[in-house]
Amino acid sequence: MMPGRAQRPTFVPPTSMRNPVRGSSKGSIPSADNPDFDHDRKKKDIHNGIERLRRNNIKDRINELGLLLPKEASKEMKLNKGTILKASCDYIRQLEKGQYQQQNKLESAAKQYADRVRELEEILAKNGLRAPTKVLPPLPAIPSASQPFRQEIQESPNQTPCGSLESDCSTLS
Amino acid sequence: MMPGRAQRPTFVPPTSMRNPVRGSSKGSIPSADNPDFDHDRKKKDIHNGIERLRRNNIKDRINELGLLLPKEASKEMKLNKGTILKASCDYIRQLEKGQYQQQNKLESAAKQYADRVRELEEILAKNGLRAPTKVLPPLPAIPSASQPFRQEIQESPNQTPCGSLESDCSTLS
DNA sequence: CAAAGCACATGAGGCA
DNA sequence: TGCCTCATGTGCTTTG
Repeated sequence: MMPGRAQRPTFVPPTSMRNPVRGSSKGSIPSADNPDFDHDRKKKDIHNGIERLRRNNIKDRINELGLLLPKEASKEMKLNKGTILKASCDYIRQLEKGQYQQQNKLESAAKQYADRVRELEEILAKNGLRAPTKVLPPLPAIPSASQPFRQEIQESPNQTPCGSLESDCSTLS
Repeated sequence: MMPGRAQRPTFVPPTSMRNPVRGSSKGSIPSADNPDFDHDRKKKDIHNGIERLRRNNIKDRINELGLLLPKEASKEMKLNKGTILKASCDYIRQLEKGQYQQQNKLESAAKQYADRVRELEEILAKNGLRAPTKVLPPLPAIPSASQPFRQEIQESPNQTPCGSLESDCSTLS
């Protein structure tokens, strides 16, 4: 399965480009020496190139998502755009849920341990004993899970995993 | 900004459907009573409908991702398909990173506190003292952050957030 | 061959 | 007006 293409299709210009202006409603008459026709054709080609860039970006992002998925999950399904996107939604939900609930669990556990430490230290102090002081990581420094975990989204500056993006548009302008 | 559409465009059949077979290289000759032409036309329509379903699914998934993003982050950018996908990649990376590193921090902190509790209890015991017993959450039960956090991905059985999916394909078959 | 996925060109439409 | 995003129809390719 996976009936799509395996790699970037390296832009083989389809029918309309070799045989321009197929009965379109707009555009000028395809005459041999018609400046309007050439102009429209160039404009369309530019538009097509930009549109292709846009599509490639979307495609690359989706593949990036697919790469980001848990490997076990991505092994056992056909990775097309649809399944990648669905799995990504599920994965984000799972990560968010896990983040909050596990962190809450850990946090309450740590708090109980901290309380226990203080309780024991009090008992020791009451009996005139002193335990060797020990530095413990301050508990409030632990990021609270009860607050929604946010942080500036790291900038991954327009990375384009597949390199043949501009080269595909080399026929542009 | 955001030059896209706001809602599902309710499928207004564009030029080619009202004016079928515009100088295509394939397909039969558009004659009045050509069974091949009708057959090809129906086949194409079916393909178009299915393709439309597929695209709607992809679109809905991307919008779902956009809904899943941290709201502050999604407020301050134009939500295109491209930006939604990019932000989703970043968000997943952020969630994963936060998950592991914060969980590791919490885990080591909890371990130190647990050690401290045992240390204090030992000192008490050596001096013939006993602290009131207190049940503490077992530390090994806390999921280890050093192991990659995995869990069966919850099934969100083919939910389609936007309802007008089949209705768009009502002209099918 | 049928089914499904994908990239493409193209026109519509919004926003600066 | 020009730029950008989008949805659509269509042909091509791969898988079963």
